[in-house]
Amino acid sequence: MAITTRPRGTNDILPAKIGIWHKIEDTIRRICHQFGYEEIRTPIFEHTELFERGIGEATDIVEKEMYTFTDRGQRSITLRPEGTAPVVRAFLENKLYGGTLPAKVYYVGPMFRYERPQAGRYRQFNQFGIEALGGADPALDVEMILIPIEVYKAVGLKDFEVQINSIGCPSCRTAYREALKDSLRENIHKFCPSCQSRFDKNPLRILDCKVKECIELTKDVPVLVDYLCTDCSEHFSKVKEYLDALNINYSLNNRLVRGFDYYTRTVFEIISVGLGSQNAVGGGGRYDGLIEEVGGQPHPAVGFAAGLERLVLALENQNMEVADQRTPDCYIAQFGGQTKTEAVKLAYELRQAGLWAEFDYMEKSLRAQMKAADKFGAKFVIVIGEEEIASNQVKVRSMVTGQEELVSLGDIKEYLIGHGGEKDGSMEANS
RNA sequence: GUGGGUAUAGCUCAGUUGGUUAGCGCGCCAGGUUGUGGCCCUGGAGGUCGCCGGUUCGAGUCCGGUUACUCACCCCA
Repeated sequence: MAITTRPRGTNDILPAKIGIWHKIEDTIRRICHQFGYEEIRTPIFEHTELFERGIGEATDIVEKEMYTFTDRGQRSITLRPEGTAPVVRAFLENKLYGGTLPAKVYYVGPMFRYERPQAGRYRQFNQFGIEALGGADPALDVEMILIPIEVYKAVGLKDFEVQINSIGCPSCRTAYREALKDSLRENIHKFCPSCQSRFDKNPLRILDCKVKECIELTKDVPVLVDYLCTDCSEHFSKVKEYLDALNINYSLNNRLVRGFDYYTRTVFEIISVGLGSQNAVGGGGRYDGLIEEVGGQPHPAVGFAAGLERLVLALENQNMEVADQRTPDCYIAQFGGQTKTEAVKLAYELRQAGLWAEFDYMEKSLRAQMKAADKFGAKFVIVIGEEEIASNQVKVRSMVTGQEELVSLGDIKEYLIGHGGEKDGSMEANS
């Protein structure tokens, strides 16, 4: 394997493309804070058993998609495939249940799943997630939908839609599962092969099948919502009531089921049209049983996660370019004798003042330095030659107007700031 | 894990029925201007034609394999 080739399913995010990531990350932090969610950072890897227990032994993730290895202490370690189980672990380990509940947290970071890459799916990908642990209020379910909507709107995502469903609690879901199987049993041989294997393993997923014939065959099948117990039904009604009161557009999708075992009651997905086959930019739901499953006292909780690569893809499909608009405040051109030393000194001085100053590292001719300054989009070029050093006056050329002025070396900082230089002052603050 | 498509310079691509020194455009570097950018002109650098094997006098071109990328399935963000 060529060492200059990155591992399959991974990506380099190059400087030319980093702008959109910064915009997304900044937006996430701002909006989460407005909703009172604070950042939590958990390890990139955890004990394998956390995911086996949390996500479910029979799920695809645990069966075939985890990056698992044995460390030098013979422990089985897994690169996190999702963010909820680690947050639940941190909630228990750090006894956050002893603080104010619900604990409202968000995270941004890489996840790992061993899958065949395709559009919008990678082996290392970034997720933004939010979790509210220790709260059963339907208003929390609604916040899980509100926050991503606000984030998507703020970064400029168009054409996305929210779908919601309730899959009930273990007791009402069990009743439904049996009713569903009863209605399918007679015709199960007509379904696609994967649906036939789902029949025993996870019959609810049959509702989610994309094969035309299967969709047709499940047209008149019982609907999960009709089987919800009183508590689950009331909870779902409240969620819808709040969404309606907030004028949030959503559609009820009674075929929406999600892949992890831990979901209960509310589940939802946010779909971006025009994303290709992997069109869910985000999804989540309530997981009232997970905290107990992982070994804590029972606490209801609800969460959401969004794939950032998919969000970037969707924004790119809208032809949104987020380039870094900043350009250097000046380019210092120099030639001959001691002028390079003067350029190095002046650049440092201007940079300490919070300005962006560039100069040549490649021993270019003056002409080539001018070309470089132009390519950078520098606002001014400062020309330092032997004459300028002798007279202590340098030429400052506006790259917009082409006008040149003589400015004494000591006044350049003020000149640039007075002519639109962007002081960010970060280095000044230290002195 | 299964199936389709693709692979030629930093980038986008062309390359005829197999034919001798593999090209265009953009980008990069230099010069035209020994102290001045954009436009223009001239020149230059840069290729194991993904990799391995086969057919052939001869393969970027045909065949087989392989790897990577890509799209889709399963599943998920």
